[in-house]
Amino acid sequence: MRAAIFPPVSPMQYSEMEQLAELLKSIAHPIRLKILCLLQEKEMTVGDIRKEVRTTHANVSQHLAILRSHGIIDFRRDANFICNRISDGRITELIKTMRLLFCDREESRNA
Amino acid sequence: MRAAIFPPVSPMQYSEMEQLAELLKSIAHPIRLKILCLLQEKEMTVGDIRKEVRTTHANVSQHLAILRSHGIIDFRRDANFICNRISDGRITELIKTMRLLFCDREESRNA
DNA sequence: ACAGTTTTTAATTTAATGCTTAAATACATT
DNA sequence: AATGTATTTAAGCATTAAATTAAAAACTGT
Repeated sequence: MRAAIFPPVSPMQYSEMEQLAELLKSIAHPIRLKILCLLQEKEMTVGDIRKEVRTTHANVSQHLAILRSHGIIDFRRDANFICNRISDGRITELIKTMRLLFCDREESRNA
Repeated sequence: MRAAIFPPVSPMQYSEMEQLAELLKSIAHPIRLKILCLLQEKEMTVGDIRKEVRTTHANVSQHLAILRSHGIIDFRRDANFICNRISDGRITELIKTMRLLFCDREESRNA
C-alpha cells in the first residue's frame, strides 16, 4: 500500500489538540454516540431518541445540549416538537469512519 | 453527491457504543492526542515525549499507561529506555482522518 | 386562560479524571 | 553492591462529568 495517499497533515499545536480533545470528549459517551448514529439517518425529537436509548427525557435533553454547545447538532422547532439534526458534515464523516474502522467485522485491523 | 459510496454500516448495539465511547474517551485528552500524533512519526520514550508536551515524566507515563490499557499503543524495551509505538493501525487511520477533517484549513466543512 | 404536551433547567448526589508529589522499580555501569 | 538514569506506581487533592428528581418553560388546542 502506498504511503502518500493523504496530503501532508498539518502540524499539531497544543491549542489544536485542546480543541480536538474537547470535541472528542463531547462525543465520547455511549448515549451521545448513539444519538449521533441515529441522527445520521433522520432528524429526531427528544421523545424519538428516548425510545431508542433507555434513559429519561431530561437526560436525553442534557446530552443534546452538550452536542449543541459544540456545534455538532442543530434543531428546528415544529409546534411542541424540537427536531434535532447533525449540523456539521465533518461529524458525519467522522462517525462513518469510526463505524467502518471499529464496528464492522474484523477488518482493517493492521497498520 | 451520491449516497452509497460507503458500504452499509453495521447496526449500533448499545454494547458497541459503549466500547467505542471507551476508546474515544481514552484519546480525548490534549496530551494523549498529542502523544498519538507524535507516535505517528516514530517511536518515542517518556523522556522524548515530555520534551514536546510540558508536563512531568510521571504524568506522561500515566497517559501512556491509559493508552496501553486500551491496546492503542505498545512498547519495547531498549536498556532502560522504553520505546512506545502505536499498535493498532485503526488508530493511525482515525488520527489521520481527524487531522484531515478538523486540523486542516477550512476544508470539508459541508455535508 | 386552562389543561395537556414536549422539552429544558436547576439542584443534588455520586463517580470518574487529572495533576502533583514522593517513593519505588528496572536496568546499566563502575 | 553501590550509584545513576529512566520509568512506573501510589496517595492525596481538586475538578469535572453523569444521572436523578423535581420544577419550570414553551407551545397547542379547547
